[in-house]
Amino acid sequence: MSKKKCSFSKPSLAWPTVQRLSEYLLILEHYINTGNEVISSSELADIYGNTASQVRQDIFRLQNTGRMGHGYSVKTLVNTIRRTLGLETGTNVIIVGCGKLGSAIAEHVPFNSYGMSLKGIFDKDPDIIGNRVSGLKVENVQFLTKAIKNRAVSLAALCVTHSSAQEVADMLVSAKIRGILNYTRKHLKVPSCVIVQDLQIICSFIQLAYVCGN
Amino acid sequence: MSKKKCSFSKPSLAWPTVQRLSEYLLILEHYINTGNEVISSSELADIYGNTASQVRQDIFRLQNTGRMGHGYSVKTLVNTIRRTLGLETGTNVIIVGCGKLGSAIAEHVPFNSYGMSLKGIFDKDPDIIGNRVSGLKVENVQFLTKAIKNRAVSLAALCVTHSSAQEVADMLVSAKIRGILNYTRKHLKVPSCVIVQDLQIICSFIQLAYVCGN
DNA sequence: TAGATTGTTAATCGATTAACAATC
DNA sequence: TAGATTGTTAATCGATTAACAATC
Repeated sequence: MSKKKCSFSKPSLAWPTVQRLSEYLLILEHYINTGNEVISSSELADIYGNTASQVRQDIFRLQNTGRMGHGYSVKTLVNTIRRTLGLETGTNVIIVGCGKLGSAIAEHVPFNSYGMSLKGIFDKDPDIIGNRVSGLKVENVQFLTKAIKNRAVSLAALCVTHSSAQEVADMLVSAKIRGILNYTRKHLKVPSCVIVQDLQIICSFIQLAYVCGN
Repeated sequence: MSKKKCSFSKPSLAWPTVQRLSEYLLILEHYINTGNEVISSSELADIYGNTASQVRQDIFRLQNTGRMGHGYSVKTLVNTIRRTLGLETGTNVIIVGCGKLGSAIAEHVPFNSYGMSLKGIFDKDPDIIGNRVSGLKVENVQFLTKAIKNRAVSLAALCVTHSSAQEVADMLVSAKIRGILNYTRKHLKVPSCVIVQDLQIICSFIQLAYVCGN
C-alpha cells in the first residue's frame, strides 16, 4: 500500500479542454434540434467563438472520428463528448444550503440530462427543513455526513452563508466528498485530495467589469 | 473617425491574472479581519493554492510595493487590487429574470462593497413584476432598453429561461450593454464588442465531475 | 476528379516557474 | 550584520495556432 491518503486517476484532458468540451456539448445538443446532422470545425468555432484549429485539436483529443471533406456527425460528437467526460457514470450530487441560490440550483440545473442525480438538499434552518424542493425533502444538515456515505455522493454544491461555510466544508471533507462547488464568498481550507471549484458570483462581476473596460 | 463600431481600451492584465486577483481580494479582505497587517507571498499562495512565485508575479504586475524581507501590507494590497481592477469607478449592473437565481444574485451578491450598484431587476411575468427584491421593485422587461440607457448600465446578469435568452440578449445588445453574465444554458449570439461570460451551472458540475475522476 | 474538411505534426505564443540579486 | 522576503529577469512548460498531407 502506498502512503498517499487519497487518489484519483489523473485526468487525461487538460482543464481548458474540459471546459470547452462541456460548452461544446450544450451547443451541439441545441444544434441537433435545428435538424443539421453534420457540423464542421469552422461552424462550431463560429458559434463558440474560437478557431477551427482549436476545435479540431479538442476533438482530436477525444479520438472522435469525423469524416474528411464533410465534417462531424453531431450525434456522434455528442455521444463521444458525453462518454469522454464520464457523463454515463451516474455521479451523485447534493446541495448544502437551501436558500434562494441552493433552491435555484436544485430546480433549474438539469442533472438528470447529464448523468447526474441530485441525492439530497440540506439546511440548518428548521423553517426550511422538510420543505419540498425539486421533488426532495430538505433534510437537516446534521445528517449530511451519513447521507454522503450512504448515497455514494461525490459532489456537493455549497450554498450556505459565508459564516458557516468552513464548518460545513469540514463535514463534507470528513465524509470523503470528492469535489465542492463553492458558491460562498469564503475561501475554503480543505485537504488537497478534495477539489474545490470557486464560483463566487461577485468575482464574475468584477472580472467582467475589468475586461469591459471603464 | 475610425470605422470600428465599438471599442474598449485593451485590458493590461491577462485574464488568468484578473481571475486570481479578484480571488486574492476576497481572501485578503477576510485576512484583514484576523488582525494580521502583513502577508507574505508564500502565505497568500498557501491560502489560495498556488505558488509564491506566481503571487509575486501577479502583484508585480500591479506595481504594488511590498517591503523586502517583510511582506506586503494587506491594506495597501487590497487598495491596489481594488484600484487596478477598477472597483472605484462605480459600475452599474442589472439583473434580467427574477426567478430563484436572479433574486438570489440580487439579494446575496455584495455589489456595493465592490463599487458596483444594482440599478434594476426585470422580469416578464406579471406575478413577479412589482415585487420588492433587494430594495428594488421588479420592473417589466419591456422597459429594459430604456433603463439601460438612462441609468448608464454596463453589465447585465442574464437569468431568464432558456427559451427567451437570445431575445433578451438582443435587447441588451441594442441598448449597448458592455458585458453579459450568461447563466442560461443557451449560447448567445452577440456582436464581438459585447463580452459574454458563460456561467452555466451544469457546466461547472460536469467539469468538476471530470477532474474528480470516476 | 476537384473541392472540402479532417487528422496530426510542428511552430508559436503566452503563462508559469525558477532563480537570484536587491534590500529592508 | 544576518535573515527574510521582495522585485524582476530568464527559463521552462503548456496551450494555441498554423500548416498541410490525407482522404472522403
